Amino acid sequence: MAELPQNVKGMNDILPPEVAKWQFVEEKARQILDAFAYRELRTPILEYTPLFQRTVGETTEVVEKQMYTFPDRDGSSVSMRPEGTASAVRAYIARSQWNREPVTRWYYLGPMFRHERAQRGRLRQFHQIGAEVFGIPGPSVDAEMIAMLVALLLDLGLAAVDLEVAVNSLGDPDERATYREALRAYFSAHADKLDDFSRRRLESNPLRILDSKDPRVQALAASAPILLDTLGERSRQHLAAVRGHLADLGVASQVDPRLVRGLDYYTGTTFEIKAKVGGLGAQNTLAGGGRYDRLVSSLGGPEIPAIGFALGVERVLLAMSQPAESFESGLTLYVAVLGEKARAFALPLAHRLRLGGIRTEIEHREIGLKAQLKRADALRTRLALMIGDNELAAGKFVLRDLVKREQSEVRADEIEPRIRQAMD
RNA sequence: GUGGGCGUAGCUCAAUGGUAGAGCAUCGGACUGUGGCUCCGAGGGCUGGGGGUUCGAAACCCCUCGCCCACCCCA
Repeated sequence: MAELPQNVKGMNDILPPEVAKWQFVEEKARQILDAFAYRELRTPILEYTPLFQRTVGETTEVVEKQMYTFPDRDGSSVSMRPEGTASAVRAYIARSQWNREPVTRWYYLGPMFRHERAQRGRLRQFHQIGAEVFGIPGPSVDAEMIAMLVALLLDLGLAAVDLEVAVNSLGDPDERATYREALRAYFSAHADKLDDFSRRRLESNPLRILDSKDPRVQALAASAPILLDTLGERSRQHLAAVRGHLADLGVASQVDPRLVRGLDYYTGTTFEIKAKVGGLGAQNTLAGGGRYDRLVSSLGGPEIPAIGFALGVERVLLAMSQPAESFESGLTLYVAVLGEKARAFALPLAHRLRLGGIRTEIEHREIGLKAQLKRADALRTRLALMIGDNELAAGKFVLRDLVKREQSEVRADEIEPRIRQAMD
């Protein structure tokens, strides 16, 4: 066993029954994103490391300890993308996209990589469906995006009562800086009650102390200064407007003042959608996102506001109660073959049917008819066409409906129309 | 990075120191060319790997590899 090849830890194969469920999710996502006027963007999985350092943030957990970073053959440092927004913004700037259209809506879908300890709902290669909107500053697009996410999750079969929509505002960079100092002052005064983790965060990222699960720190955080209180009128109105629009769209939201996203580029609105269903384990955040109004300019582009989200595909899959098998459809036709002469006749016949779009399996092995029909059952096939010496001699073939348990004899030229008839 | 749990047939799991088993799945037969049910049968295991204790280890001890769960982090 030990010498068998193994897959890299936290990176899994996804096999056929499960893949059908993936395809269902991807298809629904594409449908709804398409309906909301998004277009697909595809970017490389590898980027130069500084891109992530400058966007996600030098001091964030993701960049500090979780990236797959290695030297390229020319010595430059490259990293496997830990998230999708950085690449989208890079592409946006590289193409001067703002000169092509005033508003850009992009979505992407694919694998992301973070070197974390794997657990339920958290893998080292995981998959996100994400979207970005560039060029709209107003709160209505924030609400639109959140409502779209909720619609997608409902479309996938999740129940509204199981979803929690949390929103918050991080304010503009100035407000955030002011708040950061207020927090630092507050927690510094109570430094003796902080755990080691939080104490280190004092300097680098005091906002993250609010997220601590340490009971003493939580108690402390409960009476810490609240970001919303230090926000200016503009930010507060923006958040209120987002919630108002959400209500208009039929989405109930809660303000979570401690919703501090772990990526540095966020400004203003942040949001998170959690699912309260079994099967998810401790990682119950299905999607998260927010505004990053300063990111485009900080990477050398013009001042373009933007907002985005990412949805964790694996987590959505876990939250969906339907088994993977239920997303797989059976075959239409199984061609049972008895003998080499029959096979020589059946092969081109099956070929034609397949090219005509009829999902067909043909038996290539020398096995009995009984075994072939069992195989047809296992493949959840609708019809079986039986071809043996008798049929060849008579020029008539047995077409059996495996669901109705009825069969009839058909001439060669009747086969395809009869199959199409049965498919309706 | 820290802590805990678990590795026995393809899958889910029994066997607590004394001959490695069951269910499901697979294959075959009953039914020599007609499926899902039933009955009968078969194949399949260096019990993750290595070392130790013992007359004897799947079990006890050590090491190692792997998986899982949680902390943390986040999708």
